[in-house]
Amino acid sequence: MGAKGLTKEIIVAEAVAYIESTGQPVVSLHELARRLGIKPPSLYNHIQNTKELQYEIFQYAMDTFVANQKAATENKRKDEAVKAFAEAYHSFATEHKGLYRLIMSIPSEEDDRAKELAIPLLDTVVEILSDYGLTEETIAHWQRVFRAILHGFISEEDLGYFYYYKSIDLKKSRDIAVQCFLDGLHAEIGAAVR
Amino acid sequence: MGAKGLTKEIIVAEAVAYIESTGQPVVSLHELARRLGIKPPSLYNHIQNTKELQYEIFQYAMDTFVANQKAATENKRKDEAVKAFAEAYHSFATEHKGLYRLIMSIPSEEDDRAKELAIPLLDTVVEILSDYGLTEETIAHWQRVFRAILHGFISEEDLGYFYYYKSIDLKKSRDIAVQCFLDGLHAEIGAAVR
DNA sequence: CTCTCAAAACTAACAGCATTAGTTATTATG
DNA sequence: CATAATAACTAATGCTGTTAGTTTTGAGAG
Repeated sequence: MGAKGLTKEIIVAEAVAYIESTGQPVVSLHELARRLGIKPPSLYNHIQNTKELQYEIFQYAMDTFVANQKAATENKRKDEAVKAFAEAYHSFATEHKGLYRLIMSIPSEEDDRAKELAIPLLDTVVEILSDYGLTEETIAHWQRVFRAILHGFISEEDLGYFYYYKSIDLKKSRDIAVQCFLDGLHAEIGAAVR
Repeated sequence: MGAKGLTKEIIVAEAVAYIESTGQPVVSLHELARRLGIKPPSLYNHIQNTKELQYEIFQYAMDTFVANQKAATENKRKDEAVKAFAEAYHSFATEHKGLYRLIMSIPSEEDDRAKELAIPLLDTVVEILSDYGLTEETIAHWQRVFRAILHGFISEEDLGYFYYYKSIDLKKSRDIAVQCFLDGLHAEIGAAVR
């Protein structure tokens, strides 16, 4: 065969390592090749193009993200699970900034492949909300609300748009948001009973 | 002076027009020069670099965004103002996708200039929440919650992460989110009274 | 142990990007 | 009308991704 024992897996691992270290969701093929000790065109023996590499990294990021959430909510139900999920979500996003940004930068409109890869992320949330005994439609709505809050918070924080009133505790704001969601959910359950 | 009547304002206007038409938050100087009928380096007679141009467009986008919100909430108070704001926010983000993406893609961490430009955006929200008679700290928290919900919703929608349960009305989900926020806010007011 | 052949590296090249240096053309003003 | 400043230009550099064509390498067959 060829020269070194280079595989797609090694390339993806190196790309992930780079992304983790920079916090940016992108790697140039030149930078990647440099780190692997080869010339940029040689990468094309293992990958098709940048897009495919992105998908591979995206998949890795999504898998890690979901596994992290499942672990955090494993033996928990209802409010406890919701809170643990929110905490795990935020931790992952801040500790793996590059990976989270990647997950949230692939425009999956008109991109069915990325959409499929994102399904497990939704499933985890839906699973938690299923314990509340709501209709499927209600779950669909509140799952959206929950994820909007979680991502919105990370995103604004990341952009620096929560910079103002800097002295005011961010964690408390986040707890208020999650509690606000839970209260709304509880009210929904109450309404459904009647 | 030089040759044509080209100014920074014209360049920015052309860049904005391009961004509005593509929905992407970026323009290459080559594309911009092509549209203006000049060669790329000539742009440097009017702007310093890509970054400065980005700031100019950012400022325009922010001004338009804020003006739009002020107009939408002008004669409204409390819940009515909150709802109108949410609606205006969403409309702007979907109708001016490129501008909104730009606003939400400039990393203003360690970027004081962009931070300053974003202040009016926060002020509008704070102003609305001020009518509820809450403490400054409470307003700071709930203003974060509100903006997180608004941006989170747009962002997830834009990314296609609300694609699933496609048949289930997005607008209704959004209304639920806003109402959830309002209920939480009302509860906070009730708690403050005691 | 050598020959072969395919896999995987390489070099050379192109196109598109931002940007700089140095040059020419234009135009308002003295 | 001449001058000086302004703003266009060309040429070039160094990034980026990518393709074509060539050489190297190493595993298996004879």
